[in-house]
Amino acid sequence: MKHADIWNAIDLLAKASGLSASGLAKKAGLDPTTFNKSKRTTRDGKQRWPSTESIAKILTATNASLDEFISYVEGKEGSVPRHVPLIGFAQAGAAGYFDDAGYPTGGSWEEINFPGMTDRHAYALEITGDSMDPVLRDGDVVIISPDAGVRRGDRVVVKTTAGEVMAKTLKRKTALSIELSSINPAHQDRTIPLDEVEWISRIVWAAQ
Amino acid sequence: MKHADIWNAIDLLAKASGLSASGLAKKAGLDPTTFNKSKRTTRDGKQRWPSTESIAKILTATNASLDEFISYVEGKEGSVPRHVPLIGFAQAGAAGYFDDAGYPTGGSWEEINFPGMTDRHAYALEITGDSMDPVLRDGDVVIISPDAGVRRGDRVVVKTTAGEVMAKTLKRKTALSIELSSINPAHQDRTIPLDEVEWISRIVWAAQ
DNA sequence: TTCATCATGGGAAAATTATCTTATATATAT
DNA sequence: ATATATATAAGATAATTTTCCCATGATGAA
Repeated sequence: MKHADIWNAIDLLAKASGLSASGLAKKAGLDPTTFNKSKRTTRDGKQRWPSTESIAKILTATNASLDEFISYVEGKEGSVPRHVPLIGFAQAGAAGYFDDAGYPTGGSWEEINFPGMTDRHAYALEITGDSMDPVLRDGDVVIISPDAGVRRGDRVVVKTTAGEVMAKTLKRKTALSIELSSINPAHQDRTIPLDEVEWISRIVWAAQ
Repeated sequence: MKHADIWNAIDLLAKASGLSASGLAKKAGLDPTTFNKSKRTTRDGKQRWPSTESIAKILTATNASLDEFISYVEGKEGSVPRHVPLIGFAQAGAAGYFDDAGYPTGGSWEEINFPGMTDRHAYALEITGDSMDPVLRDGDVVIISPDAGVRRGDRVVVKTTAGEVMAKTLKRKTALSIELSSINPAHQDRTIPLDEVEWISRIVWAAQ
């Protein structure tokens, strides 16, 4: 977060609200000169920052979300959407859900949090081998969530105490061992004693 | 954005970095008393806000992204990580890449932008039917990127002018038609004339 | 044109925040 | 136990930001 980014974000927010910088300040109950360009640096060139309280006030005044403001701070253009509209196949077939360009119109759709996971420990893993082909192909990237619980039928990544790492489907989990199956019939199923399992994590997303 | 939210976010950021409030201030080059609880309100009960500049400094010091801080402000413990560490299978097997809790240690890893896409038009679609089983099972959610180009071998969603929507693998694309194949052998391949294709979009991620 | 309104630069006063200082409590190491 | 470092409260001072005031230029209405 740099000095210029913040001031630029204030300008963008003002513009998005159809206001000038001074109009925005006034609407927020601040002095209209607060955001003057002449107030953004001191006469000797030092940076001046708007106060956090002033930012809070302009967000309230414009009814803008903090996320919106942050997207302005970050330059807006390349920011990844945090949530995407969710639609069913049946709806996708109906008219009225896509605009002329083929993009979803949203609005009438439910929205889901993009990855549907809130796991700060998530990481990506590049698949090697073809034991899960065609579900996971060599070179595919998967997102692993160590915090997600594993259930039967989940695609998982397992690391053994011997250091072996594998992506499989969890077939069964007993008190003593886990049974893993491969999608690819050329690979045999495996049963691993629990005390040889260093960790087992669920694959939550896979690049296609 | 309320007064308490901001201060709470600072506490959470400090905690996430394994620091106290004063430790965080010190690390950011600020006076260690800057974030004292006794500095959060004046003696007569008025609210005091940390300066934007101080916030910028603690973000730099902790290497935290603005998004991370905002997620603390909003009280959402786990906002969506925008980038995750990327690791290969070979590395995953080696020691030193995971901490005692089984979480990736990062640092020595490459990071990828989480979805690997910056497509504002992306949306989610819930799969119906078993034509792509076991790759995409009934009820799975996939992320569609209308802006991504489609190549042979990609998993795609196609909508025909007749209103039919289907998820398939793109087998061939000629000047006149597209050939789509199903993973599930119980379903036949289809060839659709291009003028009956309303749109074709690539599936970029699939929930597992 | 003339008048009113708004946007904005510049300077000084008022308000707010960071820093400096002192003091107390707690934890850790020797 | 003693010494050291850290965390934090509280008050005074320094630094920074907002406000207030005035002036200029641009825009739009009568």
